[in-house]
Amino acid sequence: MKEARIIFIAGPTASGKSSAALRMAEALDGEIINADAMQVYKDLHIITARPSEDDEASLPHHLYGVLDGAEACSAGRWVRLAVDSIDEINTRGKAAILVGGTGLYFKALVEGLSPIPDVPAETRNAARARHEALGATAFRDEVVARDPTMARLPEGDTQRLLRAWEVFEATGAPLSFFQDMPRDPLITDPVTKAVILPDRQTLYAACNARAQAMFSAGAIDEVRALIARDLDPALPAMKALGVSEIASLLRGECEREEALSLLQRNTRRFAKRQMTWFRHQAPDWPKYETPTDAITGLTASA
RNA sequence: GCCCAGGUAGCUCAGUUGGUAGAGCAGCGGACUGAAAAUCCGCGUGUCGGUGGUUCAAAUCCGCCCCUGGGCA
Repeated sequence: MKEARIIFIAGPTASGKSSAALRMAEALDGEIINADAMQVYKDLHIITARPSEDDEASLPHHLYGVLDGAEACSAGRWVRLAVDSIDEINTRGKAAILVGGTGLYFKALVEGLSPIPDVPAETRNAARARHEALGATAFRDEVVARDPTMARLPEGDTQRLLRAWEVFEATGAPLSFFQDMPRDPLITDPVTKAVILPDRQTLYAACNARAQAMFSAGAIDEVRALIARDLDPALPAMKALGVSEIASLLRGECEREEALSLLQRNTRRFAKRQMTWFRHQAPDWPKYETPTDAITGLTASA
């Protein structure tokens, strides 16, 4: 009999998925892989609620804090790292337990990504400059002229419009051309999945408590150090929840209590977006209300 | 007990001379193909404290009752 070798545990922030992953890993003699877009940066530890040093030392943890904040991760980059980690772990005969809240990363792993060539950083910067120069409306017009499919994007959706522009610029072909091509899944082995979707009130209370705990645990110092690096504000690491809230506190624009309640609110909103994502974009994943239920379900099907 | 001031959305409040109500915050729903903790799109969610009355029509005017502040006793 073949044991389950790949397990996915997803869920919104503060749903208890990290501890569930740890327990699964202990039970199955497995190793943990991070599937969270922000926990990959070594500059962000407290603020992303990464597992404690003790937890990370108790058994192998992969892709936590592996990139410098000055680097930009992406779904494509993460997927490559994740596939390598899974192979390595499975080769050792261990179970790979992927845990995180970034739905897109899981999806990219399972369904694959369209075969789009890498876009050079200069082109990405050019896209931003072009957007700045033309203004939102004209920029969108330009994108739509090159790729009519992108007419579905509102002019406010800067991020996707930039992506469409830069891909055309770099390859000469519309983004939709690539997106219409078949995608190859990056993992073909069976996967046992679980999404933790807690009761809304419970989750929000956990979000509030977590933000509070971050403040007590030194989040302010962590953000101070990050800001001292004077990185490009457009970098992903600079967009982590807590960075802008604490930055404005450090600039003296608000009180500690205000910064905290802003972070709490933004964390709640984020959790809500994640719930929506998993509900609709991952309809076939088994859903559980608590980490304990998830463990029970995973154990039963694994 | 008496006198004021209030009871309108989850919260803080607006609501002109009567025409069954609207802002901010919070919240809710949705989208999602290499920045996804990103980037967007959409939505007022209401016994106007209760009950009688005046009126074609009451959150608005009148009576009584209840509740919450503050003051006087």
